[in-house]
Amino acid sequence: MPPKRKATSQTPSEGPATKKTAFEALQPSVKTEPKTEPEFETKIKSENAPDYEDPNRERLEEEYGVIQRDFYPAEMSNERCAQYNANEIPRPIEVLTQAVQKTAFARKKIEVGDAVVHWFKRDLRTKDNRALHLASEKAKSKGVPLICLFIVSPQDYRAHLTAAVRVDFELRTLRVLKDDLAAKDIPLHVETVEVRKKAPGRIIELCQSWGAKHIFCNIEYEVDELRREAKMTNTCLEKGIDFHAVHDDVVVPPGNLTTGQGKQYSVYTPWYKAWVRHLHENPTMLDEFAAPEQNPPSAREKYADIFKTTIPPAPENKKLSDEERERFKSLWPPGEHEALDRLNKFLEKKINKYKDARNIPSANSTGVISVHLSTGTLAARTAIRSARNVNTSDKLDAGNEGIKTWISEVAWRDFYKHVLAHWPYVCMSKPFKYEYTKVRWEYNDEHFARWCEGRTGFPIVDAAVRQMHSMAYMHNRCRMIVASFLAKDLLLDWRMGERYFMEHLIDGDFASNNGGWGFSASTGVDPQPYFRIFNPLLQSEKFDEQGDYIRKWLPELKDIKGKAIHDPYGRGAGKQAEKAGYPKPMVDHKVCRDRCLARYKEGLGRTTA
DNA sequence: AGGAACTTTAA
DNA sequence: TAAAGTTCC
Repeated sequence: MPPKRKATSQTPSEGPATKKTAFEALQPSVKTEPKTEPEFETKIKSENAPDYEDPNRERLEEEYGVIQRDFYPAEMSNERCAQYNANEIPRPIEVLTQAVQKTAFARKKIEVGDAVVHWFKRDLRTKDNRALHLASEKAKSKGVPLICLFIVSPQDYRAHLTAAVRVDFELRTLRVLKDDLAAKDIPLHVETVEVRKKAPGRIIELCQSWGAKHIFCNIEYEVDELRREAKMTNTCLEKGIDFHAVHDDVVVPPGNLTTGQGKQYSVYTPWYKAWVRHLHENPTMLDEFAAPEQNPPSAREKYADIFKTTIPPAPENKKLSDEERERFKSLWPPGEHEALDRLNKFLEKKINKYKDARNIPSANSTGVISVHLSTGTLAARTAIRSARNVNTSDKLDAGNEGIKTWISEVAWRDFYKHVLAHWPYVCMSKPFKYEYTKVRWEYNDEHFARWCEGRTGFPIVDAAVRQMHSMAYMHNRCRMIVASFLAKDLLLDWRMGERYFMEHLIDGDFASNNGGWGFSASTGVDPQPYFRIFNPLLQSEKFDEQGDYIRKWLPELKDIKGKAIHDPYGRGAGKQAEKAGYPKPMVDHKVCRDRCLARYKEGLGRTTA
């Protein structure tokens, strides 16, 4: 699966591997007498690494798709990042909050119309859904029907790099949701709006056609979405409609947790302590929101045409092949019932061993509910509450070690959403540490292609990428390993990897994905200092000791015995690997490590992290 | 949510 | 001499 490139201009590639000569030329003084003579398939040198001032940099960022100029024309500058941090530019979340507050009085006076609308976005469930619950309550208060709505916007999928497999999962989930709602005589209207900016207008039109005066929805924390909801709050009010956007996606809403100085936390551990304390002080925040109630029977007739419609197939730009559709259908059953089943089975059978086993990718020891959290077939609140309820303590940071650990992992999701809300420029192709924009990243087609294809010659890296291609999923430990390899070993622009993950993972979520890549590239919050560079071989030996994971995803290496599995060419199984068509390591980790340290230092203009 | 180099300690 | 601990990157 080669990377997609936008532009036609090609950078000169290195051509076929020059092996020994290249290695020797670069390392004339290395004299450690390796037992097996190292051979590497590509040279490590800077081909295409423009500095911050280089006019080529912007061109490359566009060409490699880390900035989508067609959707986001204005460049986000370091100066503007600094202005956000100095509170000189209002954050989108603040703009929305203000719009909500300013309109609150006027909206409260709006009488219930002929129906109440809930707009589904990333909350594709009926249970424990705050906005849906509020919509149902509002409808009940006047005995009018609840109508649900979902907008498919192919252009939005393009702008947000949504994976086709993720779109497929959403559409399959909508079929489950439609049936569940229909059982309560609640219609679900699904409509395709090609141009994303036209979606709000169309939603308002639909509401007017139904005589509805209330639209409920749950807030999404990306910049486009926050700005859209802020605007909708005002536009709707002008038309006599109460647009009601509420916090639900996170367990604790962003902004609730601040340091002693009233600042946003940017380091996980103190943030987590505050998060736990906040939930202990406000235990009702974990309470479940009841599913919507039965509609009046008249709704069946009144909205007969909506009940008759079916969920559309995937839009042209997000179609899977037949083979993929079948594979993913059996791997990832859709809907909230599946989500709850998975959660409960995990809590019953696996969570006790989670602490020790969670980092072993072959152990099948994690919950694998990420796709449900990201599409909202499962609320993070439901996950945390359920784990608490099976714990020996009602405290989130006490009792069973496995449960404690798992809760703190789910909390990372909240953390990264808080980060996104407070530092919105991470959503505008800037790293949290925006001064890292000055690090010179490589843009090397051959290297990127080999990473994307899982042919780097580092078995643990390749196994992980192949898992992603096969399952549209990757174990978290492996995500860190492959991300570190792209950012630190290959020194490729980490945003290329971020994008590739979004385009291939079924659970792709902007905040978590961006946060994870920022972590691995050391450009994000809670930074590991940039000199923390994963050694792929050590990671492999530590977390896939017997090589089970590697053998599973790299079947060509399945007959390689013992420790050679981690490094066939370096451990005497080179002939076997070569025969099986498995490539030599594309680079020398030690050389890469040194280059990485030098490049980060150069970019930051200093010698410490 | 590391690793390499170096130092100390136990066998 | 190897494992365990420490420090620095």
